[in-house]
Amino acid sequence: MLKELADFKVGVDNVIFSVDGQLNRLFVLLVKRPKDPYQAYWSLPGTLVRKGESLETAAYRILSEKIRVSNLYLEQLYTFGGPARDPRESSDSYAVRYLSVSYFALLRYEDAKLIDNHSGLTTWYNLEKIPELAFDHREILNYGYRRLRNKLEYSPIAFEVLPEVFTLNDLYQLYCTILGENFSDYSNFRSRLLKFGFLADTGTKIYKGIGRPATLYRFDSQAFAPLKDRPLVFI
Amino acid sequence: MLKELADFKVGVDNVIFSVDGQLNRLFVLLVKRPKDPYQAYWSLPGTLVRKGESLETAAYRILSEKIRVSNLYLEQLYTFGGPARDPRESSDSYAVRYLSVSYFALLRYEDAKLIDNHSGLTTWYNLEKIPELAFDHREILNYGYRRLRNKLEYSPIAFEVLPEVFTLNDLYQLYCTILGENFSDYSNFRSRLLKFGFLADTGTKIYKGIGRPATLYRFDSQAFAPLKDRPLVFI
DNA sequence: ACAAAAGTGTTACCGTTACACCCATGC
DNA sequence: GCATGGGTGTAACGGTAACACTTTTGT
Repeated sequence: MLKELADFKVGVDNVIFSVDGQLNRLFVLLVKRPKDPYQAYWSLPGTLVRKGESLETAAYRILSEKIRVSNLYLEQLYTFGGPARDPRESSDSYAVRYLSVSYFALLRYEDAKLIDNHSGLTTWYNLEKIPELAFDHREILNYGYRRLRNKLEYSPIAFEVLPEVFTLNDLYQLYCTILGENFSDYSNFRSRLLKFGFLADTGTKIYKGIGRPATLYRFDSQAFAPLKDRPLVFI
Repeated sequence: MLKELADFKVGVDNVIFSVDGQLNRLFVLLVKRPKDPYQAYWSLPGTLVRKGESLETAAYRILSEKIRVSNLYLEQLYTFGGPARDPRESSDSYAVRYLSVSYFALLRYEDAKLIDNHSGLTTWYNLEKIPELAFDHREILNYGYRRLRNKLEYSPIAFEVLPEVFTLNDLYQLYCTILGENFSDYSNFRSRLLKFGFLADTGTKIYKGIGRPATLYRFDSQAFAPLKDRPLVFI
């Protein structure tokens, strides 16, 4: 029996979530495949890794080809690498294998501008209404969605997604949209977050028409440092 | 500028932890590299993925080449794939790239038998006394150790590592060894675990010499099912 | 009887939950 | 004045932490 090593091309597939805090919608970015395999199917935006390019660089490259955005969070998700996950691998198992390293990203819908959305080949899909996807992308998406919710509860990723200054309501809306309404009472969420001490009052207030003006806060990474690695819960 | 795709060989590196509940020791399995690069350095046991082989299969293959053990937990950790992480990649960046998909495994020291430990090229190293490692393996190890502690707190992985029936003390020792003494009072740990309701009293008791005999429990996956995906905490 | 190991119980404390309530603004 | 959105306060509840205590065994 031969023990030959497999040869791989490595792809990076991104699960890019965008949160619309205003209208409480959670989207994922899908692209329509222009060619076989899975021609005309929707899929996660992906690319193959080039010579001299790191995995993360490749992930950022796809993202920046599709979206212009200032604040985002991105991390590696999982690596899917079974043989025959890509039909391009011929069944005699002597062809090149395609391995997919997936990443997940989070950004705000209102801050993101789609590049080339005239063609309609790149679209935000509501998470509730995902069509059938190419390859094992549905599985990757599910995995990413689970990770997103976990990360939000236990890590300060929200502050990498929000702009420099933000209101506690902006933050709350972000959480609501992802974790679902009533994940926590607003007033309790508020006091918990403020008690941590890493949200600095900027002194300025923002007036958005009717109603009391909201205080603008800034994430103070100095003050957050000691809490790093400890089990935070933003419930 | 050329946009040529990189060609990869894919390696799997395992961070294999073993817990010695009796003597409160936590080990990681290291192997001495027989050849360049990093000849004679200690490293995580790894292998390159063969044709027709899945990543997970490769991970189990290395493991079973080194250890005979009945119960273990294994999961994918992270994929390290920057260019030049392996010196075999020549600097002109036109050579084959080496990507490492890492896995972490947990098993019990007392249940594991090392295969071929005469040569001394495969050894359990105490986590406190890790030597300099080859490649980026120190980084992988640190990552694995963090994951191990998290998993133990939030997932029922302990029950995949313990034998079919076990005492609450076996379980407690496992937790103590990994999370550190005083991670929780024994009596509190005990009542929390029993309250969950997924530990079934087998009715039998085990007599280990002096002292009151211990009740043997079995993990009841039926009873655990409804708790799945919910945020458990075994603190 | 005593030491060792297993198992039970109790209490003070602290954080969460679910509200009700007060404040500042535009119309 | 009143609707609207922002912000504060509080009291009941439930779980945790720390520790003392009881039970069952071997010698």
